[in-house]
Amino acid sequence: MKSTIDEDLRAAGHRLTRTRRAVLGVLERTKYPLSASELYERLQKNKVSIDLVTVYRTLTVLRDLGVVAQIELHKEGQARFEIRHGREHHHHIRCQVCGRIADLLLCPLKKLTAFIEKETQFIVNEHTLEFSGLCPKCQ
Amino acid sequence: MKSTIDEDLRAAGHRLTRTRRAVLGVLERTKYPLSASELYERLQKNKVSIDLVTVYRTLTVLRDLGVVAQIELHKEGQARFEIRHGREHHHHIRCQVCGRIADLLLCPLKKLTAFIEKETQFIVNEHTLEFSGLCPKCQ
DNA sequence: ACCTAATTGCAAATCTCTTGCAATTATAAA
DNA sequence: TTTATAATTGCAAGAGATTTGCAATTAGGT
Repeated sequence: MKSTIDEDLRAAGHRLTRTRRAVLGVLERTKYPLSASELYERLQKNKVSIDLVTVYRTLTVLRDLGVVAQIELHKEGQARFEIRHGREHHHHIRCQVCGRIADLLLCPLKKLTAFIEKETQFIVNEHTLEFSGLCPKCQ
Repeated sequence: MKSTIDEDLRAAGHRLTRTRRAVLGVLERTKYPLSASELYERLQKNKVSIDLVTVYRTLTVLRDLGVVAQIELHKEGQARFEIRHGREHHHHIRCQVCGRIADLLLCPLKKLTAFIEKETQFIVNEHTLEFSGLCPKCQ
């Protein structure tokens, strides 16, 4: 997986540096999408000293290459990122009380996208579909 | 419609002031969701002098009452608001080039929501479903 | 080893949104 | 209509997320 990411980076004139490896490592070890500052905190806990700005820049590069997905959950006011490489396209649900995020390994939108393109004459490139509610513990 | 909004506000111990009427007026006249700063600009053009902070506070009150809906489009980094009163629940698509926003008068998620509740044991309270792509002019 | 371009850190700026506080205003009871 | 009370507003300041400028460092190819 990292080998493919390396190739993707190189193909775009970028490098897979120690820093980027560390960022990717944290993302790979986490089972839910992380915000830049959460990622930064985890790097610090791992004794990896990387500036928050570098985290942002790294995430931008990886996102533009399609290596990570940028996710915006409802009313969060910050972006989250997760590894996309090798994972099925999916969505999320977040608990409005404790903030727990769970994956939803589904996407009902293939047919709908075609319909929308016909109706609106837009070309649909992306969609966000995120749910929020109460997790079992918080109900 | 404004009469109902008035009732909703009063029922919650709030008032439908001149200021709030002006905010609602702009939202009613606009056919797509506005950000706080866009709303503020439009008020200024209408010679209505309302502080941006008041716009934010007004939108918060109206949103919490369910009078307006808060919408977050992909990679925008800001919230948008539109009147909900009397409108069907719906979604949006935004052009990645020119930013034009169109309504999508549909929602395919009723059945899916029930499915998600069964699968995850969450109670689903909200969802965001937004599309982005290229509008006819920008393709 | 050398050159060039990519990467990083640090400081500072920007943008969106929130909070504190005092002044103003609406509403309802007296 | 006067008064008391709570809601509303503006202004200044703060907080959080993200971006930009710039100089120093580093990786990779030649």
